[in-house]
Amino acid sequence: MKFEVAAGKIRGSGYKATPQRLAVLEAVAAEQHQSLGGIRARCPEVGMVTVYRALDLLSGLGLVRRLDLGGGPRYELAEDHHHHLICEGCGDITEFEQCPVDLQDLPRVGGDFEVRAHSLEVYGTCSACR
Amino acid sequence: MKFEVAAGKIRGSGYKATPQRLAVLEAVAAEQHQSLGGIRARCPEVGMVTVYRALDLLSGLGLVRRLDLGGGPRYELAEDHHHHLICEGCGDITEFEQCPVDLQDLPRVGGDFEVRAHSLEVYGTCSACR
DNA sequence: CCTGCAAATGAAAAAGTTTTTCAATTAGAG
DNA sequence: CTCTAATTGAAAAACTTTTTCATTTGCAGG
Repeated sequence: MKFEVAAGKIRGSGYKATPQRLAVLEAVAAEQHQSLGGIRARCPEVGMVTVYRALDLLSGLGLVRRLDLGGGPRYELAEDHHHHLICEGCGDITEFEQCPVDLQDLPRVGGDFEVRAHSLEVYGTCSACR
Repeated sequence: MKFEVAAGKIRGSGYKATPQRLAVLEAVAAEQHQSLGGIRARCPEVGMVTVYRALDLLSGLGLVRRLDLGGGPRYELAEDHHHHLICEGCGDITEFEQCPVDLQDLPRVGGDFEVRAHSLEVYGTCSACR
């Protein structure tokens, strides 16, 4: 997604597309599973308070997704749909695109629960750690 | 799992099965998706530092699993295998036992990555919130 | 292109969480 | 029962996140 599109979404929802917000979005996009530290490093000019608020807003708008993979929060662009393979030895995180989840047959799904998204994390040990 | 079995596992791994550790384990077992606050409430006699250390140990031994469902860490007994349906409206978390994940065909699985566990969270809206 | 103002920002402080330190206590092997 | 290494708890330190409030700014409307 181009930043102009994102800026449009922000404005379209009644918020201001400030340089700080766009800088945070860019920082999230710059690296997979971006950490707060990584964002801070790429936006030294944006105050930490604003980073927190921007991430809240961008998550609320569905532009950014917050990940909880252990070891503090991480963020990624919401447009990416993929899952995570997490090595418990070295902490390395890799992604895979192929989605091995089939929600069709779940009891409440299609019934009283409307699914918007899902996240899957697979934990184990990579070859280097074995 | 009975607590004697858990105590045995702790001792068998070279740690001491202290009353504090068993109290924390019991507190985790007492409620689904137990929070730190919930543990604290059920173990007022155990210092918070010890709670943190006990949870680290129990997770390391595979007796307890840490969940990151947003809104702070949660803990559950590792023996339960189930997934979570999270309503983004009211924050309500329900579980389902049926596992809609099939890891067989994943690229690295069976190859260089050895799977130990996985976790799946499904986000959406419950009927009450719609 | 200006103007005005509600929304947004940043610095500081407050609140909350997790880790470290260290002296005192204790589980459990022998 | 004794002894010792492991564990605990209180206090303090370190870190993270939220709140507050005065100042600044994006942008809608003229």
